[in-house]
Amino acid sequence: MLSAKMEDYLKAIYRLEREGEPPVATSTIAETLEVTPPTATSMVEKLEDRDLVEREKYKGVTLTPEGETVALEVIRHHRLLETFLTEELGYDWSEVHEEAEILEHHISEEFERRVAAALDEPAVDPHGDPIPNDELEPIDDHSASALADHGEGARLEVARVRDRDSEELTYLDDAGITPGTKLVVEEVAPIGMVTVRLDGGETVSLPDHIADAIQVRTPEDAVADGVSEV
Amino acid sequence: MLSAKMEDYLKAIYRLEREGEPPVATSTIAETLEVTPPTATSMVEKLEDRDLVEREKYKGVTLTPEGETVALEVIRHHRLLETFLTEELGYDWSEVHEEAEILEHHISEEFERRVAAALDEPAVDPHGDPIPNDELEPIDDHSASALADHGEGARLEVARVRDRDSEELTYLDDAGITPGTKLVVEEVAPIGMVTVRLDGGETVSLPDHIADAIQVRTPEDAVADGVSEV
DNA sequence: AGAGAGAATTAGACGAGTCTAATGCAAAAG
DNA sequence: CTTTTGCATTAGACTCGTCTAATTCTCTCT
Ligand SMILES: [Mn+2]
Ligand SMILES: [Mn+2]
Ligand SMILES: [Mn+2]
Ligand SMILES: [Mn+2]
Repeated sequence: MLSAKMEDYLKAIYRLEREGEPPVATSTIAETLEVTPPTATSMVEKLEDRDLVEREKYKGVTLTPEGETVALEVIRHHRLLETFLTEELGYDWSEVHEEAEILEHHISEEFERRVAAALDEPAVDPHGDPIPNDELEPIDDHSASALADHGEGARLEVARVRDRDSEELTYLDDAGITPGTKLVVEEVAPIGMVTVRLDGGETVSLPDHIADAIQVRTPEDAVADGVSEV
Repeated sequence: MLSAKMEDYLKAIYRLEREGEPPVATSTIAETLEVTPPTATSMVEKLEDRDLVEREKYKGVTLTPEGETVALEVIRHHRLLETFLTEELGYDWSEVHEEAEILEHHISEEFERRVAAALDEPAVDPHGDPIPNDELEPIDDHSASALADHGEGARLEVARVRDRDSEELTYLDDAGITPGTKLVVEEVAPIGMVTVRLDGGETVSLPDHIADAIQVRTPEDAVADGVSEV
């Protein structure tokens, strides 16, 4: 059996592998999980003993297929829970993350199945992130780009908004920026800010670190990917 | 912050206080939680340090008011979860206990409130056990008696069926014995078995240890207590 | 009152997960 | 090709929850 902690490490490594170039450095894991580097070292050693990661000393780690499956399992739990809390219990979009971060480690497979059924086997969570399927097949995280990477005039649709500070999420939600929102880049200011115009005509200005967290795709991509049911 | 383990100890002490005469002996706690006596000793010492139990060395422990409040809090979580899993996720009556036993320690107060609201602030769980209210006021556990304590001819209503082995629960459920079932004691056999006749006319025979787990009340009591909405 | 039985506690250990302080390695800079 | 610098790892410690073995207490029985 894996502990909740081990699951969190695996999930973090999964995410970090996709954000940068594998292998994932110990210090990066430590930072993500808010522990000291020696703590991360001793944890990745345990993970290695269980063949959940491959490790090159002084370099970093990569998930093995088994490790990736565990990560996908936890991510499936997390995203199903976020969806459930939002859709069935009326949680605000910004409140669900913390709750899911804990419960993901404690629900049974039975609970997972029943929640998935109750939600009609959803493909994406309320942030717009894809939910791994029952078989835990690899998911495509990459059919979207950061809002920050587009120039003035770009016509885009919000694919998802990354998990972060809940005040930020609430702010964006209130401003009308949620998965599915269509917008046009109005101005890319040289001071590290981008202004977008929403469908309804309102404009919203966002500092770069926020624009980085907003994943978008062009309407054509959306059609090609068949993810329009968001 | 209290650990899941501490919560389980407090819940166990709460239950044992009502089953026998306080103070609750260390060995009883150890048995209930399936740990060795020294483990229970060291845990109750910690609980004492935090003023959650009062302890007389070599005698046993009693919950302090704070300890009782924690126990009621955990019991509220447990019973709300059992109700929720049964009513909203379609769990079978016999499957919910294990899941609730874990989740009770990990849901937030927000989750508790929202589940209670979704269920319309239920007063009893699917076993027929009372759910402590939001204020965690003491609950009356004792307005029912064991089926085993009644003689032939007694006309009774099942108040609740105690948490136990899930095969037993399934068996009783299939036999038609659930909270609210009306029955008459048909025969009390000298070999440690009691036979009851249900409303529909079917008879069911039960060994004493099962008849002990079934709490009943006379129809008059039911009216007096106003608990008929089970 | 004294002895013995039975229960509770103390002693000492261990794994998990974490920390701080000390040390070691490797890649970049000279 | 050597030095520096910055991670990574090792060493050693601590808490939590648990165990086994040894000891001590309490209560009942003679
Ligand atoms: Mn988590
Ligand atoms: Mn699962
Ligand atoms: Mn529990
Ligand atoms: Mn609560």
